[in-house]
Amino acid sequence: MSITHLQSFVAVAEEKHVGRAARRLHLTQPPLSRHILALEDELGTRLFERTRQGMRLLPAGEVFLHHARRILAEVDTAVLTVRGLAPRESDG
Amino acid sequence: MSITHLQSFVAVAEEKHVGRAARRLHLTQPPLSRHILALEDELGTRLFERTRQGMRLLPAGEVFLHHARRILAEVDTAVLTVRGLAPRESDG
DNA sequence: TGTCTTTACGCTCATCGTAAGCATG
DNA sequence: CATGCTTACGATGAGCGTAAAGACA
Repeated sequence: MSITHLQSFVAVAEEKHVGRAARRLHLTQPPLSRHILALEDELGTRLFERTRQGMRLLPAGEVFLHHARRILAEVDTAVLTVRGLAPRESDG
Repeated sequence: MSITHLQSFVAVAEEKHVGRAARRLHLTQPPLSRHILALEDELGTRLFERTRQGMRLLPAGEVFLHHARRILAEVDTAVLTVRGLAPRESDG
């Protein structure tokens, strides 16, 4: 599992469509699809239902979405916080 | 930034020593050292002070340690939670 | 010289993108 | 056919480990 996988998952969950999510992430469909499959494999359960129009979250996916968003938000916070403490290069 | 980097950072912070942390992570020193350097580079600030005995956390590192532990804990929780919802293979 | 961390470097494995395959209406 | 996800496959890039190189007392 990687942060990239989580970002991919959230994008697909929001777009409900691998192709659109891929464009949003500046990626092509296949790697993004593989991210989702790898995640499902690692978690031991399906996160999406594959429909005619695209991808719809299953209950396990909904649960995981909350966690994923929270993790990504904390990663953001961590980076911004520490960057806020960083001495700028121009300060020496 | 990756989850692996966070795990490496926490291990080094706890062991205060790249060599020991590397053994704990079943890794050799160089890649682990590179993880820390990459993290410092990405965050734009030093996280450790290099001392004669090893590595000591700087203030920015202490702050980041809290965040890192929290993120890793949430990742764990996310995985366990969703795995708990997973239909087991033996259940069909 | 001894103890650590870091850099160099070759190799392996992971991951990307193009192209082809599969499923559905 | 049209649309959308997945698998195949060659090529690039990230990451490991061994070995060598700083840094410091």
